[in-house]
Amino acid sequence: MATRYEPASVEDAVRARWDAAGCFTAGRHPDRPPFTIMIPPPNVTGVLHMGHALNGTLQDIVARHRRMTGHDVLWLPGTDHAGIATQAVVEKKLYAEQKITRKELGREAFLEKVWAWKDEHGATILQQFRRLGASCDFTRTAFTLDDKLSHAVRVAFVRLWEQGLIYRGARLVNWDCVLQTAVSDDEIEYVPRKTKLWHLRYPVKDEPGRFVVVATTRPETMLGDTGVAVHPDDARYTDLVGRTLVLPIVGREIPVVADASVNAEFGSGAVKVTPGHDPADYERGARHALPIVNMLEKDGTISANGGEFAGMPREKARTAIVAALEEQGLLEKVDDYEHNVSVSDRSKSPIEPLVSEQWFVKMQPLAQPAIGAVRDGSLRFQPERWTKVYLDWLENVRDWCISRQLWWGHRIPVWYDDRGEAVASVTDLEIGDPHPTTGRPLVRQDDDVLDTWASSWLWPMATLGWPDLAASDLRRYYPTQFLSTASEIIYLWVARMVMAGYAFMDDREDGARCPFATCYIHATVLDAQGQRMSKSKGNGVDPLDMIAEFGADAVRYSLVMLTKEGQDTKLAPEKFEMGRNFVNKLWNASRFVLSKAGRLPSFHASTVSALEDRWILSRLRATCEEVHAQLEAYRFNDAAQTLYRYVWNDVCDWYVEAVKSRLGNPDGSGEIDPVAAAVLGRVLTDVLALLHPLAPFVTEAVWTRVREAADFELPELLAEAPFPTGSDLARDLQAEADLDASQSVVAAVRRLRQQNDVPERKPVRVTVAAVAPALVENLERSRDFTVGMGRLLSLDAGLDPKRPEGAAVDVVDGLEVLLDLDGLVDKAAQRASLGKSLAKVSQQVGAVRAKLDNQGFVAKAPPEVVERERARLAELSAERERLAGLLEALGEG
RNA sequence: GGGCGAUUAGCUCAAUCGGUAGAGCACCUGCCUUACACGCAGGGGGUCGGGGGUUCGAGCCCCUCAUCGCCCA
Repeated sequence: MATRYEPASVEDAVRARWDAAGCFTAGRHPDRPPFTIMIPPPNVTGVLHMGHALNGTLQDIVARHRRMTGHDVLWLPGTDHAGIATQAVVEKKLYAEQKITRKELGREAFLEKVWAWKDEHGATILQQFRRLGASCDFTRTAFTLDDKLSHAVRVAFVRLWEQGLIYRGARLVNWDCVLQTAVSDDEIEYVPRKTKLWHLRYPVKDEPGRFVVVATTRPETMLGDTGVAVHPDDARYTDLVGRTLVLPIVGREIPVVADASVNAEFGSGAVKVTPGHDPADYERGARHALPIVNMLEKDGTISANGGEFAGMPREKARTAIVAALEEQGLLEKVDDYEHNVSVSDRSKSPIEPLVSEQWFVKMQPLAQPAIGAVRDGSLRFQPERWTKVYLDWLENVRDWCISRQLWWGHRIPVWYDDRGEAVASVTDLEIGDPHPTTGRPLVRQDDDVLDTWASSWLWPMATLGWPDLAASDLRRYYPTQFLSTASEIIYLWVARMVMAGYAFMDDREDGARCPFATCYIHATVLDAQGQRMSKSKGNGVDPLDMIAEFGADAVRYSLVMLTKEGQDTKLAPEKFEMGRNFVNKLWNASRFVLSKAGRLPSFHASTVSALEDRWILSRLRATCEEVHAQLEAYRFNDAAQTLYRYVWNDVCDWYVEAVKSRLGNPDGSGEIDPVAAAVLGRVLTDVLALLHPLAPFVTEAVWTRVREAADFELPELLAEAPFPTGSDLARDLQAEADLDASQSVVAAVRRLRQQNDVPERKPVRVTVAAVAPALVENLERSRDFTVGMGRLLSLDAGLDPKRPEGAAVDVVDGLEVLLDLDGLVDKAAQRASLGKSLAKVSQQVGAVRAKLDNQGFVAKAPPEVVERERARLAELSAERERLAGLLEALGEG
């Protein structure tokens, strides 16, 4: 075995063995209870980022832990087709390589190109999940455009259609003028831009020379203004409310209305109202019955409503309009201004709110059961506070615009007859066939496709076979147990999946409709400056680079160690050293056991007698219980901390060191204590299994070697081994207390050695005076351990032992530890150290005494707390007296 | 404007039921010791953001202020 763990040389081989064994395929153990996790399907064009890496790690920990605790685990992977993103990628590529646009190519030929791209590149991100170690059931990999899932989308659409929950109408939507489609709110970024704030003068009708000044960042939209709004309490405009203004250039007469949504502090306090091109104005317009004037074409040029500016691109129109206004003396002033401009995620062009014909789903009726799900406990968020975000969205839910003017996606299954009468159908209808209700010939299918969420909201059902309610996977694996995702996805996806569960799983009882029991919201991974990682900022830390540099286990362990539940986490590449160092520590501890213990005998609790053995096994029992409980409660960070401490501090720092003397001589000669070897074997196998969900590769690799060295049976693959319970081991509190006392002495001896320049390996005579008889007993029982770990020549422990002259001394934890130096004490160091201890102990004595002098405390605190404080006071007082005495004996020096 | 979160060692973060404030990194000292220098042993470092309150007792609960971040309109 190499002196350093080399992840690159083992990860591929380990993964190949898992694949060959097929151990992540669900359904191999029909007798076991199922446990299901649905991966949040990443965008098929995506590449793994740190958020995926964290989320994938957490899901994998749960999947592996549940598999090891005897569940039939299904972790179902897949991707979504990401309509706009994928189409944009292929369009761009097509143009770059062949200078062809999608429209020139035509719908069918273009879609063939997209499928070809998908077949070539679509598996990338799932491959990257595999590198992370994700134990997904890849035999069930799903894609939202698969036939099965496409069928589900149609069935769901037609179901909602028949229930009257789908309608078509003109609404204000986010419009991408470059890609020429409606986009959803989550496809928009807000980027701060330096721009201008133009102050425009709108003349008051019949009052020459009087103007209302409105401030705007988008002066060109004045072409679509149909009103001006002021705050009802704004005294400056009271007399103008209800009056009429004349819109410059256009000449339209528009009213001044009073609306409480206006911020009187902003600009002049009056705002232009453009209901056709601004969401807030759309609402204001609706409140005051203002007409909507559409001044933009879908390609971003000015429409016929823009008069002389018609046909101009929007940027050009802005300049021209400002110039025209200035010429007419209607430009009051121009300020520099910085604000957030909404920009399309994909095309990077400014979003234009635009009124257009779109398909919508009525959300209100669907939201009600989803609200009920958290109320009746069917759905639980972790951390719990996200419940509120979920409920707030559902309670104020707006209708969902499900149409997109794209080609890549589920084409809306609606056909029209020659009079425009629509019909929805699960199966394709033929052009020319009669409309099922009107009997008139069908002339076309709707051109639009559905929003990608309209398929991913069915993900937990459709991937398992819905709408076939009898599908075996659906019956066995639905509802799922655990969903882990990012907070910004709660309303985009989580809430919609819950709605879909209640809307479509109609043969289930209410409690079995909710698609998952726990929705875990993982931390947001930020960069070292606390900013969100994003491609546009270029501040991302690439998980694949990190895996290449530190290993997948190190990346996983570090992420979990750094990510406290519910808290965002700042990340820099060097943070992964923590995980790497820990994995390396485990590797080397394993290497030590395998090279020094020889064959690993089978472990029998009855043969154990040495204190360190009893202690490490007792700690193992406690660790098994803690880690299991922590993982079941999805407290990943706690589990990682518990194991880190057990492995590094207990096993490596103390147990392995203590047991070395029982494993023969450094040169390989001498007898190996079979009990020590058996205990090491037992501790190592359990540690590997406990760590396996967190660090699957290194543990699997070491497991193979342990299995070869073991004289007892182990499962061939750790991934299929049971999770350790330690149930055959006893907590041994006396062993733990004895060892605890011993560690205090050893630590004091080491400190005194350094203080007095005594070499680490030089045997020394030590005397310990304990303040209580129980401590003396602890020390007697742990004598061998203390002598070995402290490298003592002799140990004399008692309540009042004979103290050697001129010894170095330290007082700690109720123990006075004396190192016999034949008078060669560094008196200055001694005085400084004792003085410091005395100050600290005196302060503690004061604090505890004050507590006990407080009658309220003695009367009201629980008796055991009072008793503990009394005992502590006694011990601290004794320590203080000893320190004072020792300092006095040292003299002034 | 509304909601949520954060503020603890130089840095990044823990602290379960309100009961003795911890870890990793960094720093200082000494070490190639039966696996590990990605290591070992030891050490220094804290007004728990400010103020007020509840309580026998507050890093933790309540109020308030400040600063930073996120989400929603």
